[in-house]
This record gives sequence, C-alpha cells and structure tokens, in this order.
Amino acid sequence: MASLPSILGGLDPTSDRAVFRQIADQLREAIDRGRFKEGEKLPSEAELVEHYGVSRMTVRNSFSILQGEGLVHAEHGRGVFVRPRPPVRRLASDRFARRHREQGKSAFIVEADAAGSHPTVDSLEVKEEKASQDISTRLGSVRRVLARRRRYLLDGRPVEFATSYLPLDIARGTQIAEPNPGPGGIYARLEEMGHQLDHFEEEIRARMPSPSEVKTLQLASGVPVIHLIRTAFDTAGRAVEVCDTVMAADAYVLSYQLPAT
Amino acid sequence: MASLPSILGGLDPTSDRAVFRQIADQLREAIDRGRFKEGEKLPSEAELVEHYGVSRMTVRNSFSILQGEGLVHAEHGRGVFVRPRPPVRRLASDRFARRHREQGKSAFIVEADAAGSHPTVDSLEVKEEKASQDISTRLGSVRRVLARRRRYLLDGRPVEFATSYLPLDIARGTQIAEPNPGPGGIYARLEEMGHQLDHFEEEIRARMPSPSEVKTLQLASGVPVIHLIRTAFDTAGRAVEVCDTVMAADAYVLSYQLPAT
DNA sequence: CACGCATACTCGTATAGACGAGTGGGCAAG
DNA sequence: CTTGCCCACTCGTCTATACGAGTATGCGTG
Repeated sequence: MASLPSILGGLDPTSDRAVFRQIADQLREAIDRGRFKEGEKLPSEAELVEHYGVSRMTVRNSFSILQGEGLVHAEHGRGVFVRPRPPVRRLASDRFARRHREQGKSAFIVEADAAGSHPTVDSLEVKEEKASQDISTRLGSVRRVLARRRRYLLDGRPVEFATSYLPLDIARGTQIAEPNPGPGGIYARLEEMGHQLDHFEEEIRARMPSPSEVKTLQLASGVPVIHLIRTAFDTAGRAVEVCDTVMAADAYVLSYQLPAT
Repeated sequence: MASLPSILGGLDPTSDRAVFRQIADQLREAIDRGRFKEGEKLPSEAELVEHYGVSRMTVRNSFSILQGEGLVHAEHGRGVFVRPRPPVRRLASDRFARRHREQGKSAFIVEADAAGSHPTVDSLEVKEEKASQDISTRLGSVRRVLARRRRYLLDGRPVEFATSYLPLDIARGTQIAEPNPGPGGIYARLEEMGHQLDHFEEEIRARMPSPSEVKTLQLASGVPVIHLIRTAFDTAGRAVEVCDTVMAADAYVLSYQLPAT
C-alpha cells in the first residue's frame, strides 16, 4: 500500500465541516477511487490518529459513518475492511412460472447451482399457529394458519428468511404440512389439489433490519433488508398463500416485467 | 410522561452485553411497546446519564444505534425523537397503464391529490449528455442521450429523484426535449410519435444512500433508498427510455402483479 | 403588549485516558 | 519440526471533561 499521506490528504481547519466528517469523506473518496479495494484493510485507528493528529474517538466516529453507509466493516482484532459486494441473486418476474415448477428441485437450488454457488436451506419449521392481523386480512379473515418457515443460504451465507402462511382448510393433512413439500414446492401441490394458480401480488418495502433480523441473516451494519410480501391467488380469486420474505438487500436484485396496456 | 424508572429498567452488570447495547435495547423495547409514541421526545442524554449512572458518551452510543436502525432522530438543541413513519406512496404495477396517461396531469400529481397530499416537482433539468456505460447498454449502444432530471416532493418533503434517459434520435427536437413534456408525460409523446409501448422492465435494489442522495432527498440517518431502474420497450422490441429512480425507502411501497403462467 | 436578551437545556464535536478482548506472528521449549 | 506461550497490534467499551451551537422559555425593558 502507498503511504498514507499520498492517499489521504490533510484536514481543513477553516472548514465548518466536522473533523470526523472530513476524515470519513477522505476515506470514502479513497474507496470510491479504488485506492482501497474490496476486502482490503483500511489504515488502523492508530495510524489515522497519527496521520491526522486527532484523538482515537474522532477516528472511530469517522469509521462509524462509513459503517452506517455500508462501505466498510470492522473485525475485532484484525482491522477495518472495505466491504466486498457479494454476488447478487436476480429474481425475475417469471420465477413462479409453471414451467419452472415441473422440475424436481426448488427454484432456489436450481438457480444457485446454475450460478455456481452452493445453496442450503435450513431452519425449517412447519406448524399451525394463530394468524396475525395482517396475514388474516390478506388471506381473507382466517383465524389460524399453517406457517412454513425456512432460511436460505448461499455458500454458507444467509441471504433470505421466508415464511409461508396457508389457510388450514387448504393445507392441513396434505403434503404441504410436511417438512418436505415435494417436487415443485407448495405451488405444485396447490395446483394438484385443484387450486389452479392465477396470479401473484407482491408488495416490496425496504428498511433497516431489526436486531433479530440482523442475527438471523448475519447482516453487517449498514445493510438494509428488502421486505417482500407475496400473495398467491387461485383462479377463483381466493388468496391461497401469503409468503413473507426478508432478504439481505445487498444480495438481491428484483426484476419485474410490466405490461404497457 | 411517566417517570423514567417506570419505563426503563436497570442494567444487568453480569450480562456480557455491552452497557450501551442494553440501554439501546430498553429504549427500543419502550418504543415498540408504545411507551414513547411517534414524534415524541425521548429522555434527554442528561436524564439517561442520571438514570443509568453511565457517562454521556455511553448514552450517545445507544442513541446512535437506534438512529442507525432508523427508529429515532436527533434534533440539535431540541432532543431525540421517535421517528414518525411518513405516509407511504403505493406504486401499483398498473401505474403506467395507458388509461392513466389519458388525463392531463402526471401520475404523481393525480395520485398525491387523491391521497390528500400536496405534491411538488422541482429540480427540472433537461439536457443532452454522454450516456454512461450502463445506460448505453440498456438503450442498445447509444453514445449520447437526452437526460430529464426531476425531484418529487410530498408536502414539501423530497421523496424521489428520477432521471429519464432517451436516445437522441427519438427525443431530439420533440416536446420530450422541452421542460414540460405535455399531458400524459413522455410516454404519451412516445406513443404519439409511433413508438407504441409494449412493456416495461423494472430492476429493484435497496441500499444505504450516498451522501449526495442524503442531501437531495433530505434523508434521516437510518433510512435506506430504493433504487429502481425502469426500461421501456416499444412493440418493435426497442428500448426507448431508461428511467433511473432513487426513492426514500420509508416513503414507498412497491406493488406488482405477476401472472402464474 | 411587544420585543429583545439572558439563560438553561438540548445535542454536536473533540480530547485524553483506561482496560478488555480477539488475532496473528514470532520465539522458545519440547 | 511441532507445540504452546507471549506479545504486539487490532478494535470494543467506558469514563470524565470541555467547549460550541441550536432551541425555547421567561423576564425585564421599552
């Protein structure tokens, strides 16, 4: 690495911009310019204290800004590193097309294999429970539901946590209530059972994760989540499933096709 | 407000959870439980220093966690407040349907009026410029484009910043190159000019905002942005427009309909 | 009554120091 | 050579203090 002074400038004491912001600005610019590359270690707190002639808390303050922006992450005992951008998963709007259900494996597995990643699914929980107000409304005033929870990982990294809710009168006693719903997933089962699927509605929000989401998805600070709520409707117009998904935003690009009519 | 001890508990010195995290946890829980309501002022730093018997930096550290989560925001000289959740704008997948173009006003104005908000559009800039690598690719290897930039505000609050890019051979010299593209917007003009629209593709990402986005959208800390890139295709299969939009994530819910076929 | 100023309270910025805990490399003992 | 320990370096947590700057309130002056 080049010497610090050649990468980072000095402070402007006449500026009304706070010192820790100036330092953050310089580090951010250096990262943007590629002076520090992905995964690379930034100068240590002590080095920056030396370089800028400020106190350690001021340097830490600068780092915390960059952390909040999702640009860097700190590792205890090792240093502060430029956060690598993980490979993203692209979700296309035809991902639930019937033709994709005809294979044996789930969409997640097929897709990850094709991308050369190693997919895993865990935290499987299937149980009956009371429907929340929101889920009840979306499913048309049901009291209790079958909930299927699972977590998806790519190369060991959790990227998505999803819960499917189905009305009991549809799901109880069927293979949908089993841990393994069989080839093609629950949508294939629903169609076999006569609930011909008509369309899906997806609602998308983005926000910062709750502490429990940080834990479940092992999120670095400064990484938002995409919250997607999908409702599946059958040809009778009935909502037959609601799937609530929380995704690590840095691992996903969602893609949709809209008709112009 | 009830007394502090009745709302916030004490610290657990035996816990290995850091003190500032414990304090953040207690404040978060109090907010979640509604003990502090939206827009309400939290106890001041000094009060919490007193209550917990810790130093001020520790309390500030706790606040900075909650700020990063987007739960609270600080106002210099006033206090720290529970961040109110602003009214959201719902974008439906039929928002570009032809029937919506037949009115004189833009979709944004119509929709906001209906919701009882006061809409504004500003920062209008229309100019020819060199296409970025990405835009060029999306539009099919064009060198230069017409760029239309504008910012949308609801009740004075910026919520969205958008730039449309069009190939010069389509846009140059037409009303699309004027500040006011006329009733129904540029999509209406494109269709009048023979570019019958066939479908749109939208790509959605979520991430933390850059400093310039924080400024333009006046974002509070802890608010991510939704980055949406839409490409419009005509019936000849040509990409006739790319619209790059950055939205304050707390102001939007996107909604899509997908066919099940 | 209206205005302006003093003042107390708020958060913002910065310093200096202390100790703890995780990491990794080097060195010494086996 | 291998093992295990020590040490240097890293970030994590916390205290105590100081001054600055924005806000709001009340009081006194005009």
